[in-house]
Amino acid sequence: MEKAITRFAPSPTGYIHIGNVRSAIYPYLLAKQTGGTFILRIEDTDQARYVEGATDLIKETLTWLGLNWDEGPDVGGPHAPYFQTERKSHYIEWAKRLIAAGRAYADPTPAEKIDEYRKEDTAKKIPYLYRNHRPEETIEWQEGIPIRFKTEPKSYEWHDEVMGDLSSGPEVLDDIILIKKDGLPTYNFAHIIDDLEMGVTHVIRGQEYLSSMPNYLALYEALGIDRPKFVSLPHILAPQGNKKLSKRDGAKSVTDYKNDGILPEAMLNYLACLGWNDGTEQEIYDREDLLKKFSLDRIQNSGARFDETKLLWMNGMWIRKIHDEEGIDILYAKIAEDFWPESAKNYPEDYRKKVLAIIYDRLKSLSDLKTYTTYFFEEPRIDTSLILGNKFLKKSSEDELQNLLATVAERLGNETDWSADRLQTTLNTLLEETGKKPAELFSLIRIAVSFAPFSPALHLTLEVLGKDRTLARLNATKLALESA
RNA sequence: GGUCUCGUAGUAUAACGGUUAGUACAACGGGUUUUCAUCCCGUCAAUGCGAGUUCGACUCUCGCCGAGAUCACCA
Repeated sequence: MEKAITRFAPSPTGYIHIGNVRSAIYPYLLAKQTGGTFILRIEDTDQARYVEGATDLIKETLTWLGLNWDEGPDVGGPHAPYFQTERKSHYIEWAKRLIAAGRAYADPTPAEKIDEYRKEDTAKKIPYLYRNHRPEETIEWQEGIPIRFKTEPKSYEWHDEVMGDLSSGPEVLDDIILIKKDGLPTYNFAHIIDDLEMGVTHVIRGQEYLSSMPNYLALYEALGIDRPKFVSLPHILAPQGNKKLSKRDGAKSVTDYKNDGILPEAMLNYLACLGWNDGTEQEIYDREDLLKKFSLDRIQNSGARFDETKLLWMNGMWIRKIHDEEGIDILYAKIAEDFWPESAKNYPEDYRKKVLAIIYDRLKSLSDLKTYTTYFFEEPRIDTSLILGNKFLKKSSEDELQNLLATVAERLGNETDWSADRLQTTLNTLLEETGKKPAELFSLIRIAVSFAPFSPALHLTLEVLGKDRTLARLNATKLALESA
């Protein structure tokens, strides 16, 4: 396959949200699977909207997802610089060439006058097109004056790798601004120049640019350069309504999900498959799989809704997959300290791994760890109502429960081999001796040692908790029942 | 309003013009010696509407309806 040179070109105006990170994932996949180049370019030409630190946020997001760029900030590359503000002279240069060729002009028309034109046309109910108000006299260009494209109204046809064959009429072509008053280029102009100079083969971006395509095509033509391939990605829709997901509607940043306990593997998997599939029934893809199977022609051409529930399901799948395939150490290493309960920091890694090993298969998010494992690290608050109100235990009297706890404590106290297997056997023996149903006896023990809404299989929980703590908690619970 | 795009269950999607319209998430029910989860089994649920082409249409054509995007010295 031909080597693809692709780019992700965000503007540093804030965080990257899940609605637009796919325009980083797909270019990455395409570049990597063809042995090409993935470029990160920062489009910082809008100084008014520039947000300090946004570039770091962008880099952090890509790095977290493992979308490493071959050219761009930090790593450099043959087409440096990768910040548009540092490429200013390139755009001016090309704009001047267009002026020389009679395909662009300096336009000193003040903003108020332009507003007037717009209002006039609107009043007349005709489409507002600046080319109908093009100044008759041409002036010499100098800093501080915008440069506009001098368009030639005509029809265009083009191919989009996702949308298929597209066309448009002359009515959408206009004299768009190339260079702004501040001397910096507009997106419309800058991206074309940069893509050209950087050798970009596939322009992959959101569908919202579709309506600007004819103007871009006119520009390619006027500049006398070949068109790259166009790949328009459908929108990701907000959970409610049919709107495109945007920050205004509260789209979360990709890194918010990181803090919520989503693994990057799951995020990449979910996002890549939102609006793309390989035609099989496969749901779980790792990076290698995606690189192997991704193809532009199977990108969906209608919008897809972002579904947090499915993401969470997929995250659970990934937590188990990593444990099962790579082992507890690898899984453990992926869990940041913040996800553990506060009190866990007093415990050695070894112990925490044991806890993780018996709890991992019920985590949907790493942030579940806090609520699921606290009782392994600190003494639970005894709440006898959890026992007395339990649906399996409420028919037993308090005396009976106390006796039961005493029996269990005595039996387990005699235990010399505190292993899960042995505990399982002992628990079974207790079942026979007391004549209780598992639901009753095990619920009682489970609650008495954890006071948690749920916990792993009892014998495993007890093993990790250890003999001393198990006995202490059983006795404490028994005493609490007595005084209740 | 102009222009462009899209339309399969609640959601994400599959189906050379030929199946009983498949799969996954969710929901609901059941099973695996407690709970939660995993795992397994099952239930519910879809081709926007109307014509046309065809022996046969989710698939091709047209019209309608619905939804979205865009019309900046923002990207």
